[in-house]
Amino acid sequence: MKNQEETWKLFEQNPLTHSAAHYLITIHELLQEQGYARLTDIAKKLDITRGSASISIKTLKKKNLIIEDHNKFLKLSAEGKKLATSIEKNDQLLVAFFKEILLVKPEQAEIDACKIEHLLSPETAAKLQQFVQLITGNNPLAKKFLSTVHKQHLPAKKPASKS
Amino acid sequence: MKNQEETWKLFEQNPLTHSAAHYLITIHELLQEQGYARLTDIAKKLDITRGSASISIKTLKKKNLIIEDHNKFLKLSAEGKKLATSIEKNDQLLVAFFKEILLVKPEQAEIDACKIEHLLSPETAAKLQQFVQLITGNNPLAKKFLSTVHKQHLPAKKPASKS
DNA sequence: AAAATTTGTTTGACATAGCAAACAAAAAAG
DNA sequence: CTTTTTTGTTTGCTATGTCAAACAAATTTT
Repeated sequence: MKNQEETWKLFEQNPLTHSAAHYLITIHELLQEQGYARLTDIAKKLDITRGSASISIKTLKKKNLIIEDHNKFLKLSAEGKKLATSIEKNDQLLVAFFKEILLVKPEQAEIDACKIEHLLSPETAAKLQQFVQLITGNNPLAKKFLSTVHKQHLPAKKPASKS
Repeated sequence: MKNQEETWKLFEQNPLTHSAAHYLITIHELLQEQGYARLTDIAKKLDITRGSASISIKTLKKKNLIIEDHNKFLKLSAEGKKLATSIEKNDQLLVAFFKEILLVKPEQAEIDACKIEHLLSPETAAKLQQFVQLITGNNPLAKKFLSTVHKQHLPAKKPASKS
């Protein structure tokens, strides 16, 4: 009884909000894609106004997740990079699980993964990773089992009974 | 490219926020436990002030998810009930998956499930459900596979080599 | 060099979601 | 039938996260 009624508040204690997570990921991607990330690039990629970006980035700088250059170029702190990387990994992991194992439609798999990626605890992420690796690996038992899963997942059309 | 940069905004379009979801679930539980749900009962269960509850419940009434009695007793609308039920199911499903299949520690499994439960799409939830049912069911192949999973998941202690 | 554009900040607004504190009305206790 | 307690609302505050619009500074075009 205590459990459910206390657990729910931990949502707010998450290390990052969905919004903050995407600022970090976007900077990470921009740095890889073009070597630098300015406020305007981020705003464009996230499809928000520069004003919104300015304010959000200010707080992420205060929290030491983003660092600003002498020329207003933005980088991730060690902590920021760690968080961005782990969320990106979670996203890939979830997409793989949803698409390849559950056979969720690609579009939907990505939407769900995106909503959840920043909320997975390290423990759960690690264990899901092991699970996905095993079930999609070369283990013959895993292969057989996965094919059974996929057979039952695709039964939509029953072959027109005995009409 | 377009994909990631547009998907992230769908978080806000989710049918319910985490907070709203827990108001609905709490009312649902109170109705089952004691047959009625007053604002104070909800505030107590969620461990928030009556003032906060009053304001949040007002907006949930406007959204037609909560209905108020002539005596200020609260009920769920059809829509509210549907949402509460589906989130509760998602929670149980996720807890089962995390605990029984991934062997995540119970405490953590519940925290993760609680953060995610309102974000799973119906498609993904349905497919996860089928998957969990199959893998924890009586199918011998599933049993064998699950035991393989659990063997690799518990390798922490290697039996003190040949000391 | 002047004009135009781009970049980043600030301001005022709105929505969600919480708090504390003051208050009114209803219910329970004396 | 008063007094006390409980219940629910309102008010003023905080914080996040978005917008539009106005603006200053820097960069680019012409």
